[in-house]
Amino acid sequence: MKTRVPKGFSLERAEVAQRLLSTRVKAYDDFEEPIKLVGGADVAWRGDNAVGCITLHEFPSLTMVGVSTATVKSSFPYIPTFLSFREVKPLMAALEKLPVRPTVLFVNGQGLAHPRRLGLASHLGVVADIPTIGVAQGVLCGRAERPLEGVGFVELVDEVTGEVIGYLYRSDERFKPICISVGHRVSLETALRLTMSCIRRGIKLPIPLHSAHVEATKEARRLHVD
DNA sequence: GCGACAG
DNA sequence: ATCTTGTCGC
Repeated sequence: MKTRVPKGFSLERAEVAQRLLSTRVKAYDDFEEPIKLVGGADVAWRGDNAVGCITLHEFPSLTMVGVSTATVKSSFPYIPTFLSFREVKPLMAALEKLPVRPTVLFVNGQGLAHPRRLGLASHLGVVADIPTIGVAQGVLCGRAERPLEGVGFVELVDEVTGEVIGYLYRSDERFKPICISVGHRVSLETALRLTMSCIRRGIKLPIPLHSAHVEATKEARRLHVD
């Protein structure tokens, strides 16, 4: 059975909610230093079941020291710009199972680089009140300040307001650039710097996200098919 | 109307 | 996202 928009749910009102929640995003550094623990958050699917996963890694070694997964029934379909309504629940559930929280959490998706400034990373960061950085494998909105050639980064600019909403970053010629943006309680510069320090040779995503994806997928495959 | 569109 | 093995290339 396909997951549909809940009865009585209005996308127009959801947009209003996104703009409202977005006003609570803190785009400046507000976390304990020095950073000793970072985390990765991702969701894998198995039919209508969502597996939220959070991994914990020592920083700066990035050694994985913990994993938490939580499986919940899908309650919302995938609709571009409304991804958080589908994935915040499983991630919150996985977060609540952790004995300790990471100082900063990388989230698979956009942060402020979203039409109404509330991508999954920002939504999760605000409701869980945890510092987050959004790292997506593609752009949802905005355009590169200038073409990104080879390795490096360029600013992602909102075509309407002209504001810098993130960075496109490529660590290896073979990869398509990743999109980095502020999630919550982290400045854009810190988001870029921290993401770069968690990148390892041959792997496109920062290690915490790479690991969270592997662990979430592993757990999802253990579930029975619907 | 047409194309784009995180996961 | 997910269904899926090998294969081409740096």
